[in-house]
Amino acid sequence: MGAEAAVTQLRRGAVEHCVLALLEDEERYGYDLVHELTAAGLVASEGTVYPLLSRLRKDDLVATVWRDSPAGPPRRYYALTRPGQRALDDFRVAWTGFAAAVETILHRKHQEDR
Amino acid sequence: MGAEAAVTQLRRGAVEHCVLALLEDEERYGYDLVHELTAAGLVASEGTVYPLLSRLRKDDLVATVWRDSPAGPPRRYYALTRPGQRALDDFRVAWTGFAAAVETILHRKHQEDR
DNA sequence: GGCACTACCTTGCGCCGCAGGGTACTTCGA
DNA sequence: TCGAAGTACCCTGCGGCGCAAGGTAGTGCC
Repeated sequence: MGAEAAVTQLRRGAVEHCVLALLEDEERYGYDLVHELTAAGLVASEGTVYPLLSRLRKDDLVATVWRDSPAGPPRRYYALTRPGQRALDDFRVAWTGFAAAVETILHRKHQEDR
Repeated sequence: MGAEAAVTQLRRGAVEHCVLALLEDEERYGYDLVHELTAAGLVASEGTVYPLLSRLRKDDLVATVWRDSPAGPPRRYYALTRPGQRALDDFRVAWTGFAAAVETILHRKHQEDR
């Protein structure tokens, strides 16, 4: 697995909660999220985001409403629910522990130093 | 996906390179790696590690030798190869970028603060 | 009319962690 | 002597998700 492929695998499980984090302050629509996540390097295509949003909706972590766009097709807006907020809070804790574990191993001092 | 399940997904792609990092200074054997990775919370069972080690060997990122154990069955020791070291170096860079992206989104300031 | 952009969505593939199960050797106490 | 516990290696099947690729419409401009 190359470093690129490894990052693809890392995204699993992270993207989902990053979406929740993006919805923490304001409702947003899918196409907008696609652009932001792509720019951040967290997804590679729409094919990741839309199925993910469907899952979040099915699990009641987000709620949706259709709104007309000033120009173009209508947009489906997503907003964080109470359970969604809880899931996000839990993940922040889990992420911190995970990232710390990886970094401890990745940057551990070489024992023979000095 | 709960926070636990999310971490399970996060491990994909990270565990592999953590193994390479553990081999950076010294050769080690599988059972030993299983214990260390389990203690670090990076794997949940042997069923993750042994197939992973086989993949690394197939891709020439590690080289192996059998050595007798002072007590018990013989051990297969794994050592980092040149390509393995390169893969590890690449991953450290990739990880840094990925972790930064996640943390930027996860802990971004709430715009309406103040 | 045709092209580009916006905005939604689906299907199939491939990959990997995990649970669970299996083999075999050594040691040690009953 | 026999069996349990520990060491050490391994495999198979399942499930879940990111991705590539492709599909459907509505809007606006030339």
